[in-house]
Amino acid sequence: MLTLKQITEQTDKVIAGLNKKHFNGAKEAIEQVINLDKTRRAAQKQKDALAAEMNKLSKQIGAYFKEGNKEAAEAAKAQTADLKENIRQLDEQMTNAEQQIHDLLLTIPNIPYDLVPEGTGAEDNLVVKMGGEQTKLPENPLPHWELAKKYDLIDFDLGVKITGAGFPVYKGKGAKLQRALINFFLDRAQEAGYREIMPPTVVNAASGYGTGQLPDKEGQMYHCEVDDLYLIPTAEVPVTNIYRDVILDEAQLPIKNCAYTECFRREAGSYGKDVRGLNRLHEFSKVEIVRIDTPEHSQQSHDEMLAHVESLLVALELPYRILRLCGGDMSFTAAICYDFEVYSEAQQRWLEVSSVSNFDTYQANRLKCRYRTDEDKQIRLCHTLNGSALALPRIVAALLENNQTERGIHIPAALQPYTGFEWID
RNA sequence: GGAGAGAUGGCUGAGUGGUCGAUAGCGGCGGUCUUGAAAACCGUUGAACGGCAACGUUCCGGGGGUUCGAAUCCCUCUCUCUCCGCCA
Repeated sequence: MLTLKQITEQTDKVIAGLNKKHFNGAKEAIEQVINLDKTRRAAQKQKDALAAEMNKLSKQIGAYFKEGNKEAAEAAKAQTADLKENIRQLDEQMTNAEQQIHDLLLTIPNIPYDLVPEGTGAEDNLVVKMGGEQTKLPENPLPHWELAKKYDLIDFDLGVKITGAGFPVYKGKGAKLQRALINFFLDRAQEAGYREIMPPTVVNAASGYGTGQLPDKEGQMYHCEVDDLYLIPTAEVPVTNIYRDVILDEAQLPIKNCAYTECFRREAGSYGKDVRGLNRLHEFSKVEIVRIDTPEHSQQSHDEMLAHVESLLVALELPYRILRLCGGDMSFTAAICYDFEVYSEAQQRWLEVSSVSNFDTYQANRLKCRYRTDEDKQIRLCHTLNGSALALPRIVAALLENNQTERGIHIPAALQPYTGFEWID
């Protein structure tokens, strides 16, 4: 969440930022926060003064009892009743205002960087780079769900039987391809200096709040009610929450972690061609990269992450483009975000395979993830960043569709050491 | 699932109603000594909020209560550990 400091010291900038993100009622919400903060400060000031008085009196009473002066002690006791009641009331005012501020802040999204383009939706995103080459497909190319059936790689109906729609069963070379991609992505991340983490795929509510999925996306996560636990929608949640309530040393930064996990998303409200085949699943595999960094260095970290993701798509020989998302299309918590899309030849559409975001201090403030500066030992909020590197299903969709030939589906050279086969036929 | 124990500062671990934000050890930082390092010795070392500052307030798992005063007493919740049972 935004810090009170940001809101009180850069009010206009915050409001402008929220407007850029198309957050309704920005001005009202911010003004409300500021007023509540004033109320809180006033209450605290008064309370602190009275509490100091109370502490003095208590010590005095203790001293009287020690020297056996009961009369003086009782007289002093009599003075405490009013003080106590006043303190109680002021404390109530204070915690009340605090709670309201906190609740309000949870509902206010992050503000975008200047670099983020104006806009309300996908059509306003800025294409910053195109790469890779479109392949020449045979006559009447098949979409990946047909190819999956033709070569018996992925069984969607079987998934429906066992679980439900959106939970496919990978079989034979289809399953091996999944494992190959996971290992390929993890190895590449390791080469780029990321430490591998294997986190739990079920998290508590505190972790959900830490990274901002709660309360914003409550309905999008699978929830185990009996234990009040959530299935993770991305490894970002457990891996970033490693650093919840942690004070790091500046020398440790940037921290670079990666993790492969299954991801679970309810995707309530999705429909149509968007959900066909592998385009949108309830469970999928993803390798995520996560960084914790200083404010000064986070931009460079972000650039490095973008370069890393791009190198994966180049290695897989897929046509791709990189988008800088506009204010209205970015996630709740992001300050700046780039999407990577691959071109699916048979569907003739772009598929999002990665989102690489810098959250500035927004997540760190919720997480209480801070670091101590080398220079003057100050405690400051970290910046957190993460990105998919990469999500499997749409990569598989594009690989199958773009590499189909009369002979079968060709596996890109970089992946062959991992699959152990060159052709799916 | 049954029984028991526990939760204190970066860590270990004292503290059972009154200058306790908290003894001590380890670790960290600074210094003395040293060509350098180690050892030894000395000093220092939590966070949040308010305040220009001096300083004040709060925090000993969370919440509530008793009291002039709570780390310490009471209630409650959560979590952890040990033993037994079950089990990949």
